[in-house]
Amino acid sequence: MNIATDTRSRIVAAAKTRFHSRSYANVGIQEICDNAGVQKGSFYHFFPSKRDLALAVIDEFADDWANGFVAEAFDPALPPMERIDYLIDAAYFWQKSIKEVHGRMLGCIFGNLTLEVSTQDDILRAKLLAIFTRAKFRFKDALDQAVAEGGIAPLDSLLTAEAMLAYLEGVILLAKSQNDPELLYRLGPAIKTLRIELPGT
Amino acid sequence: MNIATDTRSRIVAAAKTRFHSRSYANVGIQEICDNAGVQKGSFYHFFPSKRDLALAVIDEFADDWANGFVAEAFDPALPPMERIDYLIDAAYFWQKSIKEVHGRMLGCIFGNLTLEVSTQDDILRAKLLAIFTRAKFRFKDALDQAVAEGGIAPLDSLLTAEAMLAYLEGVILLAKSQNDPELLYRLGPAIKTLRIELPGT
DNA sequence: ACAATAGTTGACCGACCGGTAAAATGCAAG
DNA sequence: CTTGCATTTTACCGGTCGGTCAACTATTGT
Repeated sequence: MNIATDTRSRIVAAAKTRFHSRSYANVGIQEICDNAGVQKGSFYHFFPSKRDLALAVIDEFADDWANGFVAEAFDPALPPMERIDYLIDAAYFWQKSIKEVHGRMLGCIFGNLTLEVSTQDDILRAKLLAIFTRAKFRFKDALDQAVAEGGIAPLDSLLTAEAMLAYLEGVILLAKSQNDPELLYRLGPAIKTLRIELPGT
Repeated sequence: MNIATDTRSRIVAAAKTRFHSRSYANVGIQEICDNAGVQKGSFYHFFPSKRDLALAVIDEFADDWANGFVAEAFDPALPPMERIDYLIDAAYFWQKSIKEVHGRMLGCIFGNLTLEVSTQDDILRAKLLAIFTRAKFRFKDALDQAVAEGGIAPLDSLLTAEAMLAYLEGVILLAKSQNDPELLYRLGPAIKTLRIELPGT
């Protein structure tokens, strides 16, 4: 691996944990550089601005999810509605392990950033929206397949998928306000009770 | 009204709109003072720290809600499940009017602050948690009454109330990521489909 | 009338903010 | 061995951050 690439990835790695555990505005570039063992001038060799770092951080988190929990949860081999259960479980165990290590429930980085920056930076907002849109279609695919297999009654799968994603984000938000991942365990399974009917019905 | 009280309330008023439309960390005390027509030294006569200003802002927003939309929505004269519809409607129209005036969906100040500060400031987190807890019990009361009247089947009203609150916050979060209050209109009504059964059943 | 108190002013603090510029390196191709 | 580019280092920029302080002015109770 290239040395340059390594420096860049150390910067992103340091930024990931800090943006996740605190916030975007509260973490300075100097602090990130110190932790990554990198000089500030070097930082600006790889990133034109702090926002570009945030974009890279979002990308890496999205990749982590897509190749980790989400890939396992939305495994086509699983019965479709079980995938949703699996995802809730994954979110629960992830937040729980973070709290065990870090002492705090950090919540969802995408949700955190959305509420912090989306009124101030349309580029970051667009990036986060794209992440949510992709997640929404994961839910939709599962719902469509469940309907096709007769596991659940027909419904507006796209809107219901969006509702489920919203519910997940909301539960994580509330859990963060309580600093208690157990709320995910208690409230999570109810995600499957959400239903939005088809327009015609 | 006292002059001093007026200065204080001008500070809080300026802070309210700014914290809501941007974020806590991104709004400086100097800016708030400039907008309120107050000297910084005067600010620190009324507030020991920025955090104490945030506490006052949260209190005022909570009062606004409690005496405005929420009071109307959770009117005991209304059929219980209609109160929940009413609250969703109120949230929708509120966000919509903010966007019309401000050009942006600002979302829920409590949710915004929760995700931004709750890992960094336990006092603010506790304050926000208290707001959410109060809101939760509004939902619970409506659900309990609906069950008592036979409008809905028995359920775990406290957990379902929490799920509903989470859903509302999640929908607002997603709507903010899209800068589009209409999402509240499309997803909001599904809040009544959420159900968490009683432990025994 | 006077003292005490509440409120206001404006200058100031060290620390940090995101970002820049230029010189110094490491390194690889010709 | 040299040229050229990528990377790194170091010092620096103006501006802002939250917060402090002492002096000053109103207001209020006695």
